[in-house]
Amino acid sequence: MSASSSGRGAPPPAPAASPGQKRPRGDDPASPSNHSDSSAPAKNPRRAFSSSPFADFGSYMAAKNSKLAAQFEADASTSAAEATGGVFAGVSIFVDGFTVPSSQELKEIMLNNGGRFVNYFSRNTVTHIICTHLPNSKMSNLRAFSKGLPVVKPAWVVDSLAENRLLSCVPYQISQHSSSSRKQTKLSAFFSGRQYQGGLIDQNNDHELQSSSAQEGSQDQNSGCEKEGSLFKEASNDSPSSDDHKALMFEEQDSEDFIDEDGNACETACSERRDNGMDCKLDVAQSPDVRSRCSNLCSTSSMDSHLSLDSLDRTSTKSSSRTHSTLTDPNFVENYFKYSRLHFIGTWRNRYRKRFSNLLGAKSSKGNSDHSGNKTIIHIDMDCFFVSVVIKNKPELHDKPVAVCHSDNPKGTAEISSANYPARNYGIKAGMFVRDAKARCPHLMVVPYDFDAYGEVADQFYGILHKYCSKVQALSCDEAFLDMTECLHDNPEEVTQKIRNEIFGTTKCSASAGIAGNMLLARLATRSAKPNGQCFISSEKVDDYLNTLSIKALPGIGHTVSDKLKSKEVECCGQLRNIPKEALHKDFGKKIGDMLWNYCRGIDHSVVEAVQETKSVGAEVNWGVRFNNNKDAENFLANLSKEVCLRLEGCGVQGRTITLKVKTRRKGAGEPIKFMGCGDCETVSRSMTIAGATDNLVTLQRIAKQLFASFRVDVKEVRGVGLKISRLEHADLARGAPQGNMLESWLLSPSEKLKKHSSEKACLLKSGDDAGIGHLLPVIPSCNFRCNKCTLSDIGSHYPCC
DNA sequence: ATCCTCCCCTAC
DNA sequence: TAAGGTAGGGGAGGAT
Ligand SMILES: Nc1ccn([C@H]2C[C@H](O)[C@@H](COP(=O)(O)OP(=O)(O)OP(=O)(O)O)O2)c(=O)n1
Ligand SMILES: [Mg+2]
Ligand SMILES: [Mg+2]
Repeated sequence: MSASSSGRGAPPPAPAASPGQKRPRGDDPASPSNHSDSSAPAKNPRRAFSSSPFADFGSYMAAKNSKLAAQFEADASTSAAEATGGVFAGVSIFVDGFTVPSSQELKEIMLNNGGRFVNYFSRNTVTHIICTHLPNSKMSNLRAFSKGLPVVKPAWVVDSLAENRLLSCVPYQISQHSSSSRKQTKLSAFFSGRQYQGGLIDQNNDHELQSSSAQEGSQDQNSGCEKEGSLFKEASNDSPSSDDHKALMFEEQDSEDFIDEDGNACETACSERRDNGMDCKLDVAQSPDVRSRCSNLCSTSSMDSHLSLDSLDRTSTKSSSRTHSTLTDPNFVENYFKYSRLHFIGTWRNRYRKRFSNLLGAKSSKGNSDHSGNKTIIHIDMDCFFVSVVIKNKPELHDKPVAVCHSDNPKGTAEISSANYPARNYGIKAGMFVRDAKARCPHLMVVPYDFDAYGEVADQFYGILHKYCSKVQALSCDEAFLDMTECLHDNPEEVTQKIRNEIFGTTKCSASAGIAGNMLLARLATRSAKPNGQCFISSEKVDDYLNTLSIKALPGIGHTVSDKLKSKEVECCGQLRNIPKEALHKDFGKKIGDMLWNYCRGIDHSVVEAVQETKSVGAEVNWGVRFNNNKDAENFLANLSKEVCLRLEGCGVQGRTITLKVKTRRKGAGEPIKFMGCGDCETVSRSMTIAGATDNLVTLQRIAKQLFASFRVDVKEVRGVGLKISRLEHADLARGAPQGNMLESWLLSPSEKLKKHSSEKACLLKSGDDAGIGHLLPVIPSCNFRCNKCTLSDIGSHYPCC
């Protein structure tokens, strides 16, 4: 209502019930009432927000009804010959990318000779993946999903047919070139194995997909689960490992194995959760920096090299796989980040700064001034970004429920990263466990991540935005604010339409936009506009628009504030307006109180800023963290320190305050519901401030170790560790010239590298207004200062920084 | 008053 | 199996 929306009919305001969200704290959902977080409240007296354990997830859970055993089955084409058994009896192929013979021809061969041909990859239905050449990016993805399945050249099919017998696919398998790349792995750490490499080839265009019909029906998810479960198991044992070299990738793996988790745990978890549906934490993001870094450290050449070709080893190794935890992987930290979506989105801004540094004038101090008058702000956000990018060349999937996730195990606890709009109709949301998503929609198509492609599309997206507006504030890889006040010549809605058209034309992914007089309203308008629409909220319509809008829809209001207000019978902005400012101050503090008071009236004085000062740099891991002894913990801390050190260097900054955060299993909490998750934890943090800014590895390691020791926690109970550096200063000012910037930036992508670029740092520090570097403290070599200034006095007899 | 540490909350 | 990160804003309460 109140707002005009055009584009593709956007469901007006209505916030839409939001089912799944994750609980930030309270963690493992387990039981709403009992155990779990009981301790929280009493413990910390100073906290404005009381954590009410499980707000109202139950209600949404109630909505969870669907279920049904749906047989995936769906998109496979089977031949009549199958029963009779032809050359390819028992073989089910998935063709990836451009091949010779073509995918269509391969399909015919399969169907005419007893085999199966599937249009969409699934570990459960595919026995062989056929492709001629894989871009690196694809490789990593395939690896994630091929789990043990052989990746074979099409010649295998042709030759088998010629000989009229099924040949061993071994000689036809594609594998990573060993020698050279294998060596690099050591460096590895940084290398993710992916790189920008030209566009994906992709595509099988067949539309067949007979598919999925199923929709509601009986339930019995058990049978469904069992079935898939068993198939999965069979295909999986080998997972990581076998495909590790089969499908390429380097990684050296170490031995050992371990822990194994049992399916039981999973079942249990299943039943446990039931009530709240959501789980623990919140979500978001990923990161490539690792990869970029490595690209800087290693020659890129090594990367592609190789993949190609034929097999080599394969026979050997195989032990690898094993669960990835700190206990089994000495390079856990480095490897972990390569696959983390939250790391990708969390570090994306640094990459953006690097790439667009030339367009980000240093602090546009001017321009912001006056015109408090009428402004025109556009907020623009890609629709279901991760999904859209992955399926941009698969139009057949656009109207089917699709989600991005590391796993499609219907019993798994992998998290959904993004779900497209058809999938959202089933209540599927980012952050939800894949098993819950599958329970709601058994025919949900799960596709793997393609971080390189996200980076490419994000770059195109921002490239376009910068063409239309000089004041662009990046919020994330798929979202930005534009202050069009001074760069507008046409009607704002027309310009917006043009921008969106260009984005779609260039990326084949749709974006939605909101246009309004301030950032708050523009952002709200975008929500109304989605998907693939735009919405303008004129000042006259603001009141009506907000009146019935749920307070939860306001940015900055999460479940905690929302619950607290709800307990006061305030659920929509109209009701919030009735609360006097003083009361809000009392309940939420000055700033937050003001924010609430302003936002529910559509007031927002914030300004679009192209650059924001970097205040801290850190890294943390709360998944797969398990230690048997102190040595494990110290090794992990050393690696984490290394990671942080590289990031500081990449940003060109050093810092004086080092903060270590540790999560430990909460007393009484059992194994986490999420596989290798941190579960219900207590978190403690402690910091130390030193006299001179540092980015020195040894110093960081030493301080991290001492801070850790000061907690005196039982290392066996540690479930997460984070290290963050703040009170930053420019590094090059701190010490002499940047030592050969070989590390120049762990965040520079290979393609950027080619463009050569200047050596701008990605992190921006204030430094006066312009050039005001005079105020920075002189830098003292990290090992020379006396620590009369260290904060932690009880930490040990001598200062770690000395 | 202002700064600092140790949280908590939020968004992507 | 699975990859629950990152960073900024802000509040409480203590130190200065
Ligand atoms: N809990 C989350 C939230 C987001 N993301 C990632 C995947 C998203 O595609 C991307 C952008 O986040 P958005 O909030 O913009 O969500 P989408 O773009 O997926 O959907 P929408 O159409 O609502 O913007 O960040 C994630 O991995 N996990
Ligand atoms: Mg989006
Ligand atoms: Mg977004």
